[in-house]
Amino acid sequence: MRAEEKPGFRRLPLFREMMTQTFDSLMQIAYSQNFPPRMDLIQQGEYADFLHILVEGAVELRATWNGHESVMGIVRPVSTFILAACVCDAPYLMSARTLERSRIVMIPAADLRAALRRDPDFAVAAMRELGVGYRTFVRHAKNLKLRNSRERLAAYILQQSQLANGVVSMVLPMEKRHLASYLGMTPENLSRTVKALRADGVRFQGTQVIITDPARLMALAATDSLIDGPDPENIAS
Amino acid sequence: MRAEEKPGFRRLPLFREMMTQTFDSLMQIAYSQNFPPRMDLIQQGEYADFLHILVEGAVELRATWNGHESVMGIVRPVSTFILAACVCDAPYLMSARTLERSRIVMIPAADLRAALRRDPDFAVAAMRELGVGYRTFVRHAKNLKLRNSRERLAAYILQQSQLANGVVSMVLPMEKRHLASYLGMTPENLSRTVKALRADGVRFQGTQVIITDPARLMALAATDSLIDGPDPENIAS
DNA sequence: CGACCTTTTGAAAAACATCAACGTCTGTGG
DNA sequence: CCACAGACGTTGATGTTTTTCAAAAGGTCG
Repeated sequence: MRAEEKPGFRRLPLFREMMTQTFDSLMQIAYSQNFPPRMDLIQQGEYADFLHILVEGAVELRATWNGHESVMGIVRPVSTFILAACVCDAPYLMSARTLERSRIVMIPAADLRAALRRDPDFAVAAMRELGVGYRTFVRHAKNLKLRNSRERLAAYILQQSQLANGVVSMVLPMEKRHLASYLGMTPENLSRTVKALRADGVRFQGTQVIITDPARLMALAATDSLIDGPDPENIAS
Repeated sequence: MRAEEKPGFRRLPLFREMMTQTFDSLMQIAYSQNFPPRMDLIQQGEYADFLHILVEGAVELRATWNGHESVMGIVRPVSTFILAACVCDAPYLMSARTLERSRIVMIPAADLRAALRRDPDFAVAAMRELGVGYRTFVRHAKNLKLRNSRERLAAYILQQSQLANGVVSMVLPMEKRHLASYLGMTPENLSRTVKALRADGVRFQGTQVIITDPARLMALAATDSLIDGPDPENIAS
């Protein structure tokens, strides 16, 4: 653990309200590590040894079944992931790998559980984190079941725009095929949908996205806070 | 609260390890209520006033968007639901309504949060419950993204069969159109898929399902513990 | 430059949704 | 007790969406 990182950690929602003693002891045990891009961190089916906290970079949560594969979520700093597997002491349902060079702090699951039992404020904060993760996946499922792929793409673009304070131009934060998988479609389908969306107020230039008609796009996406957020802070547990 | 229900509650995973004092005070505040079938309990978008515990009956979690609607989950006794909205103090992402006549215990969200902060063992148990709910939705999303509708139906039938200790004959626990929505398809599509599955080892007779060739059905569904469970206990938070 | 990967495009097939019509069942009220 | 409205379920015809397969175009990096 780098000493200079500690104050930043202390400010995270997960650690903000815990006892100083608990925090310090966890920081003593925790260690942080750098990973190169495309590094597998976790395989689905394994058991949780460490709570992961993404400090820098980006991590992709993926799931596979029967030869198929899908991107289930993207984790961005600063967020924990696989909290649920840690507290349930159950196998991971998803794999995790870095997208970019990433800095990750790891806390042994056993120590985490002990700290939770010792420090109610920490437990409450962890629950809130877990609750946000739960809600993220409810949203993901709603998105998949209630919207078609064009609507999902439109909503995604608007969501990204709003995360960046409403800019009308941005760069896709990941490869298109990963985005396609995240949105539940094939790369080919995404490519065609992108073209079709020109009529609805978006233009793509390579990896660059430009919203040419926000109102029209919003009408299509029918953005809804109960699907598209916001839930503050974390992404996946 | 009926006095004779208390011991049963005490045995629930959520309440099993909490302090007697916390338990008693919550039971003092909690009240239980009977609801008729098809009764709306919760509307998506509202704020959480009470943690709900389903003691008897069945509850359906639904989501709507832009005129579309989908069954997101089924809660069966004994389970809590909307725990996440309670701990996050955030609006419900789903609506809830009874399917059958149901008995539900309600605990004011504020008292719940106070109890969590006071009793670490309770907080840990609640976290585990929430973790199970999180994992349930990860599974739901994996199911939707990785399997097609025929595979989902096959997996559902096998899952139900296994929940009933591996029987080869059972009665569908809900209307077909609700099942269709839960599995992410239209009623018409379910109807046709049911017929198509005859070649894969299942026969339907009205609401009765008979597995005629378990091996064949399992080959189709490719049942996977990381999608189809088991995760013990609860269903939805 | 050339190997490798992503993205795009085209054509065909499969999966799925929609619309409309017709049984079937259930409970209600005449 | 029967008739009938209303809901559910099925079936058929049709249309849309999406996937699959194949090939070409574009980018990246050694």
